[in-house]
Amino acid sequence: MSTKAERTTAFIIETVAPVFNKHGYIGTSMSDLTEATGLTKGALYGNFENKEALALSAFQYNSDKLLSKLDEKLNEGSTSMDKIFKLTNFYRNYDIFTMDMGGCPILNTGIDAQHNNSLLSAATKETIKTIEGKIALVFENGVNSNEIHIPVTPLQFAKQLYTMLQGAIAMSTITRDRKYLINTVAYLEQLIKNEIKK
Amino acid sequence: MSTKAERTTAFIIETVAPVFNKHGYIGTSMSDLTEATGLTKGALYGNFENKEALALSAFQYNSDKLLSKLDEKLNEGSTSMDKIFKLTNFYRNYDIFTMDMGGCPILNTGIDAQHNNSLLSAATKETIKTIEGKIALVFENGVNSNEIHIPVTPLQFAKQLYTMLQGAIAMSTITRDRKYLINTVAYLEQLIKNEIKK
DNA sequence: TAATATATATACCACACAGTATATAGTTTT
DNA sequence: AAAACTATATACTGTGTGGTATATATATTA
Repeated sequence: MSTKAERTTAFIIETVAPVFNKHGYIGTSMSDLTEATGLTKGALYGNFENKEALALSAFQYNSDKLLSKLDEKLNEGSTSMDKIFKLTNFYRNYDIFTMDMGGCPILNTGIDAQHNNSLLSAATKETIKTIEGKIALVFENGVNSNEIHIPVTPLQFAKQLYTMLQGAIAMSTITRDRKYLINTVAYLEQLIKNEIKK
Repeated sequence: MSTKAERTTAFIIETVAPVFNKHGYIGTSMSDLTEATGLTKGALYGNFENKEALALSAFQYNSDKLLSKLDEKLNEGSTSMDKIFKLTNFYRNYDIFTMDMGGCPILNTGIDAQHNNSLLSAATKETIKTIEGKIALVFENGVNSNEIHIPVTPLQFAKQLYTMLQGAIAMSTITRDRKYLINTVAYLEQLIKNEIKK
């Protein structure tokens, strides 16, 4: 069993993650966090060195949640084609999935941190690289097993796909209109069907 | 000739716009702005009611700069196809164009303001609508003059195109890698050629 | 140029900020 | 249950925040 302290630390991260994700690093104050957790500064500073460490843990928490969901989706399908469609279908409801995180952590943190916090900025880049790698692997396996054919390298194709998905996320986030997600995914699925055919 | 006061107001907006765009609404302090302009609080509050009014003017300034550049590009081409390619080609160097603004104002402000400032958030949505409208008009004219054929409504096609461009902007902004812009535009141009053919 | 109007600088306010030292409460271990 | 340890609460720094009242400097008009 986990110790009380470990559970408190975990509780803080969970509670604090959506607050940071919504309001950004500078936009989140320590008193926002004491209010959200119901704990005092003493408790927060007892479990984390400072605000930055808290923000980093919070981002990592959201990031891991997303990454493991992507793994889940990419393992659901049997063929490479299946896996990709499980993925695109997941992004159809990406806004709902990321709702209790306070939105897309990559987009929010990536943009928020760019000129405000270099550690968070680096962490975001790392997560993107990881996601692109995961998607690329599916394409690579599909190509190697002669299941699919793609016009560029697996990584390049993955980057292209993810860029377009991220565009839909950005647009639906900013305008608060989930049609961008739905329409873009529909468009992409059609595109993949046409491009990927052997 | 413009009065001294008008020129000062304009100077403040110009100077302050990239600061707000980089660091966000909350992330920008009034002392950041006195430092950037070389003026004092008295001067700033003499020309603007408060920080929010300043931020709004600053966003509007960047937004207008972008919108008029888009108009310019969409008027450069003669045919609809030309106009669209002038546009996509402009986005190839979008990062360079937006550099002295401190990045893409729509993305930065749209994400920054979502949970921090409703007026800025609304202004961003408005700018997006305007841009989508401008692009849609080109497609509409192309369809009406029998020059092109598109699989969905002009507005829908414009939204789809802009979403993908915005995805490239987001990715290149977050990763600081302009290849996302270059590759996405190349991909889109190919896509348009194939889709739009009569 | 003198009178008037306007724009900017200075000095200040109350409050919020991140962070800390220390006291107190709670949990483990013996 | 007592002793030792650990986690949390409280009270407090110094500094920075947006905003304002007022004095001073600068334009504009007569």
